[in-house]
Amino acid sequence: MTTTDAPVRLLLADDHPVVRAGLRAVLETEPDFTIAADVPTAEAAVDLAGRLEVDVVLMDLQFGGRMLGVQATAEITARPGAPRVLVLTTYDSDADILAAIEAGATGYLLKDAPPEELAAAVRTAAAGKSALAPTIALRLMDRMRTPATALSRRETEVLQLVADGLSNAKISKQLFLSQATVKSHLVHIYAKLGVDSRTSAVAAATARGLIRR
Amino acid sequence: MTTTDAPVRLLLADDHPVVRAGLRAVLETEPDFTIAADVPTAEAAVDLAGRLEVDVVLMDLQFGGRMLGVQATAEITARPGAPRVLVLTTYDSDADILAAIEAGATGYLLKDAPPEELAAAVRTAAAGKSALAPTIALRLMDRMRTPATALSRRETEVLQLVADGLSNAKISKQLFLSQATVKSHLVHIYAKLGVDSRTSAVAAATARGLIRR
DNA sequence: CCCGGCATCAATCAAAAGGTGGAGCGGCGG
DNA sequence: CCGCCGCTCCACCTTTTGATTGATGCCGGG
Repeated sequence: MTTTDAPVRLLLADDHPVVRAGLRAVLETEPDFTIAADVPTAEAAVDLAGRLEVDVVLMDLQFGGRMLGVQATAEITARPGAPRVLVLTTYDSDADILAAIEAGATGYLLKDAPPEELAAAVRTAAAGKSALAPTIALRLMDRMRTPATALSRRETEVLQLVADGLSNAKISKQLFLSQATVKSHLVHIYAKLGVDSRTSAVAAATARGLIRR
Repeated sequence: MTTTDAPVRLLLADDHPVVRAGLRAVLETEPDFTIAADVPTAEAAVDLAGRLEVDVVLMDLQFGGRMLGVQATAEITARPGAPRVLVLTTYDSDADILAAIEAGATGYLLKDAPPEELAAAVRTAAAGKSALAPTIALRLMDRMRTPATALSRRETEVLQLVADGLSNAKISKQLFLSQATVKSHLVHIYAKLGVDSRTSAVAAATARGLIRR
């Protein structure tokens, strides 16, 4: 589709004008990069990613407080001949990283990355290879190595509702479970996180980026 | 000290290279702005704010995950003939805003602000007037108007520890209180937030930006 | 094919948290 | 000066949560 030596065509998607300007400034200095467009919404990113011929989309995860980046990533990568999507966000939460990768992201970077790292990641992504920030890579390794810290899908789901302030009764109704099951999940969650109460579980999980907040 | 029509000299302090580049790009287009320097740490900001002759410091609150911006702001504004400090951050939490203002910040902006708003705020700050983002101003008004949502200092303190996952027993020890007092505070907190459990209190307070994280 | 992890549910007891009502003290402003 | 509010504490009772033990069905890998 695109030869490796041709300029890399970029689409920037971030709701912060300052960040878009910053990315432009940082990436425009690279002679082999061309910035096709920058957009402030996830919808515009999905739209332009299809209509413009771009190689890499730099995608933020949060748009105006909402987490629309993941859906946008999924929609973009679902199409045939889709560009690579490089997720660029402020937070390094396990949940976000996994979600982004599952949605088809080629890489995951943090916004505090130095310009060189950013440019390198874009080139890596353009070449179709996976680009993970060192911090992220470490976290994933950690997660693999100690599966104890990794909560199961269902457990994460329950814990998220706990973090939202729901009681066991409410959670059981919301998930169509018995309270016994909710309690059971919580026992396992506490064991994995090394805590003994719902509030400390939420605190620990938030600190480790296991749940959203 | 500085005549009002002279160029406004700026110092940018933010740990994200991309944001610094973005701010440069956005503010350099204003003919009456001069960017004296940009720094990636709070320490450097304090240092240069004293040695360079700048009019306004654009200060981030988070530096590498730490909240050093408030201290830096306090140190800068404490000196005689200090420049104005304009806090520019991602989050709009009540606690952060109040802390920044108490530390002597002249204004408080969100990073998702459009460039014009940013430039306007810088001019306002340079003129010595207070510059608050509309969202922030609204929040503060709200806080004033409905003191019900405003937690007292002590209540906020207790709730923060709850959010950190501590039990009532731990909280009472940490704050040198009886458990009765902690419970009493919690009852008031629940009433003010319209909730009935610690987890939902944390959720509500986090959503309203009453507590950190 | 069988084991282990995941998800589901039950029963019971102990502990923590929440609800209610009351009370004393110190500061600040009308 | 007095009342209000924030902060502190007590006692009693109810509800929720946590701890323990145990059981069932499903699914996927060795």
